[in-house]
Amino acid sequence: MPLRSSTVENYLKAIYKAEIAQTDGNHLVPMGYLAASLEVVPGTATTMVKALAESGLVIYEPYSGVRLTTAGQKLAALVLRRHRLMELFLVKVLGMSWAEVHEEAEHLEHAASDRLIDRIDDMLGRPRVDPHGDPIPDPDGTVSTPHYQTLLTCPIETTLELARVTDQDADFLRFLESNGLVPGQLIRVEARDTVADHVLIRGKNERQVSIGMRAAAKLLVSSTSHSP
Amino acid sequence: MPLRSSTVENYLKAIYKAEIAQTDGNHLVPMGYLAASLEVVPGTATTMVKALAESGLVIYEPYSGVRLTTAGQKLAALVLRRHRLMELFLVKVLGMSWAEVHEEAEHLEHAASDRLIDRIDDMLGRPRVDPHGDPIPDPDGTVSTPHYQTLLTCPIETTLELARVTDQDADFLRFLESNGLVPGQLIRVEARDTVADHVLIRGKNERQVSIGMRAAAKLLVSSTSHSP
DNA sequence: AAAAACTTTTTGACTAATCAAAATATATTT
DNA sequence: AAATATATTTTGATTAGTCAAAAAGTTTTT
Repeated sequence: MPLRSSTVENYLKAIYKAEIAQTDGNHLVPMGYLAASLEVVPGTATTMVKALAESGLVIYEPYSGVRLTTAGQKLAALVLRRHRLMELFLVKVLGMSWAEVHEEAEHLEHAASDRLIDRIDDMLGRPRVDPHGDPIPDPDGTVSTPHYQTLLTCPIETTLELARVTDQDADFLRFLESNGLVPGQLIRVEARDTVADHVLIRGKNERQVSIGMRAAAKLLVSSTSHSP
Repeated sequence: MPLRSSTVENYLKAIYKAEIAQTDGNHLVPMGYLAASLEVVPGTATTMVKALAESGLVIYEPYSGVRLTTAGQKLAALVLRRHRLMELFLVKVLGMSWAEVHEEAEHLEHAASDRLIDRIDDMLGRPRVDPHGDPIPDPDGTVSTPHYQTLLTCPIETTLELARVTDQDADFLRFLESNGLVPGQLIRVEARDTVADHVLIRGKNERQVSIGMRAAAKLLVSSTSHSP
């Protein structure tokens, strides 16, 4: 019932992310998926989602799933805005590591006022992406999400810019960082072998890095011509 | 029962502050006082304090009041540390106003990790006081609270340094700021009249400010010789 | 199309934190 | 020392959020 609690914000955020992660056309998030991503039992998610539906933040279809209303989308985007601006701020201004800011922002996103967030936005020069390349929503909830290719789908032997990393796991991020695989870097896929579950990357520092396909799917690239 | 919730932190903080504000020797905080400062009904405070006593954070004497144990004191001091470093950070680094940071820090103090707080501490050069002149506890919970005089008890016609303001009300702080009455400034009490409830202050910018005794009691001063 | 497997919902119970109001203590008057 | 006033504690109820496990619905397999 309380329209702005950490819990409500986390549910909206989880539904928002799930909707985007949805590959298929049907954009209803199943309860089981939502419950798993919030680490609660399915029954809890059902109860909560019904309350969110009462408040007009989501549309709930029993036995099918849930999706955000326009109001819910806006709220979710604003939570992501707070989260991502906070992450970038922690990295840029406080010099914290790429890998550790997600956890910190996970808490701060619920405590920071809009006034503080706007000031941070100002100080950072109205950035469009956070340290992981995730887009930062506008104050009105608008987000522009360019559709990048992953290292699984991009052309081979072509120099591309690493644009975004869609996994916040600290150990994974530290691994990437230690291999120069951070957003903005130019990279090239030299080989890809589905059977061997293997992608070979050449960074612009000429270092070779070999990763699995699961990991490769989390690295998004854009053609370098976009930002000369 | 949860040893680190916002609620527990706020109770400990309130008891801590009440103990310090205590003028008389008996340092037991009455339930009514605690309940009022936390804006809950007395029964709620009683229930909560009994739970805190179970956890060993306070000593509860029925019908008399409550006081912190050593463990409770340390936790309370660490909350104040987070609060005050955050306030100073918001003012110094984000350029927020003296008047608005208290409310913001009231939320952030529960969300910021020790790692973040230490980094802020570092960045600010291990400051000893916050923007209101309140002392910042050490990471181990130690606080050195110099005992200042107030504008009610300080010598008249003597130039002194405004050291601390013990009221966080935004309007009050804005009033002080607009009259140059911020910590660090040199001021002089030119007249004090108990009957008229009136204190006349001369700031170093030669501006005269007249305030009531209630307000004067919130302004703490130190002799200028201490910081030449 | 029945059986089995899986997912979702419901039900009942629990914890943290709170309030309203009755009951009880303590303090202050008279 | 009673009577009155004030402060504190207790009791019963409420809200937010959660879990465990039973019940019901949906899908998949056979």
